[in-house]
Amino acid sequence: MTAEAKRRTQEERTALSEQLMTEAAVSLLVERGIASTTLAAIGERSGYSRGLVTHRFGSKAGLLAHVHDSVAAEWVNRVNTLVGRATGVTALQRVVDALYQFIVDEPEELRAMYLLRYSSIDPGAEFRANVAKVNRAHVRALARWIEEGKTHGEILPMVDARIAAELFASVVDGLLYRWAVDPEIPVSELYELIRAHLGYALRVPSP
Amino acid sequence: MTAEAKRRTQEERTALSEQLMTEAAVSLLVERGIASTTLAAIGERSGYSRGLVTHRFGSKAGLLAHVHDSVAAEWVNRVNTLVGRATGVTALQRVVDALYQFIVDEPEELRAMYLLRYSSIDPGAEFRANVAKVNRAHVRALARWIEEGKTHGEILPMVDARIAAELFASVVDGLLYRWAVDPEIPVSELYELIRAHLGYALRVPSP
DNA sequence: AATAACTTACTTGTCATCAACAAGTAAAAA
DNA sequence: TTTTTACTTGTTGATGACAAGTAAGTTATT
Repeated sequence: MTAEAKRRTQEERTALSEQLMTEAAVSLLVERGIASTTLAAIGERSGYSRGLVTHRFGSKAGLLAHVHDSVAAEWVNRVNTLVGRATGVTALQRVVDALYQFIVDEPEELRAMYLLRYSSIDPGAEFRANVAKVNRAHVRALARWIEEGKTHGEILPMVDARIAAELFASVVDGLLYRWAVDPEIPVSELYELIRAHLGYALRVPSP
Repeated sequence: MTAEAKRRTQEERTALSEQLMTEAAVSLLVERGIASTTLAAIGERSGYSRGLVTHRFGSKAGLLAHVHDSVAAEWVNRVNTLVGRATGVTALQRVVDALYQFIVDEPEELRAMYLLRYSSIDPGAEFRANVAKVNRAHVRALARWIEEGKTHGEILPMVDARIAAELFASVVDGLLYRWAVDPEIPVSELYELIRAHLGYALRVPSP
């Protein structure tokens, strides 16, 4: 730290530097990608030395895991807030809405998270476990909402909640992959289509 | 090359070494991932020196692009063979079948290709253009099959071929992502579900 | 047909970059 | 004052890139 070195407690200092480094990492990841983002650049962009990132997070993988988990936590928050106490098809549609809103509000963070999510299929990615954990939690939540829809009689009884949840998660992940490769794809139309299909595919036909 | 240096033309030599290096790259990518796969390891596993890969492909990115394009070409072949002259829902279902067969027949190649496909969203990935090109070609082919289904009266007229094709491609990519992260997911059930949904979602209801 | 001249396939030497880690300094807490 | 913590600086090994070299294959000349 240079210049205006305000008087801070150690706790405040670590929290601040951690946040600044995470933000710097997100912007660098989006600008340059994972391989070209150096620890030195992150440290320096956030106003510290080239060595602090390693010191704090242990390794590049440690930092990437932290970045992933931070954004994933925000994503979970957004979903939970928007879904609230809804269940069944409504809950799933709200998930779609939350995602769309996330794309609009924080494209950088979302892009950084998906950069990490997708690169986590690399056997050498040490933060693989973090991603897999988040994925499992998502599917569990989705399956629960579907089960609730079944008990309320809204969703067809023959629907296998686990399989349907897995497919829904796949659609979302696939769509975000294609958005990440080509941001010009008609995202809003695709989300509309998914919302509509959720109704047709899962709901008990009204008499 | 050592030992049994058979008498070969230069053309044969380059073709052979290129193939051996590509195969070595696929196996190393699947074993260790992109970052941990060194050019030296590829050269040596294929029986050459540490320097040949760079010499032949120019750079690591050049090699990765070549590997991607090789597997992508095989994928396109498989799809075209299986789809044949089919159109509409049948064609799309055959695509699903081709993919499932690819997973069963050549999981390593498919995994390597998807490793590269997904890591291509990284802004630093120089083979991004290769992946984007293949993606666009896929969507074009899918949209064409859907359009043909519409003209034959099999597929609902209100279906937007471009959007539906994009969504179908997303589903496939998303599913493969989840398979890559967790090979234990119920792939065959999911493919069945997709096959079935293609019928419900696109086809004109029979009278 | 033989050999010389050239071109191409492949190898080895070297450098710059970067992640990792060790050792140091300064600021805060005890 | 002593100890702990936040952060910086020095150094090393690994690796991608490239330059320079060697040997094998091809073409031209006689």
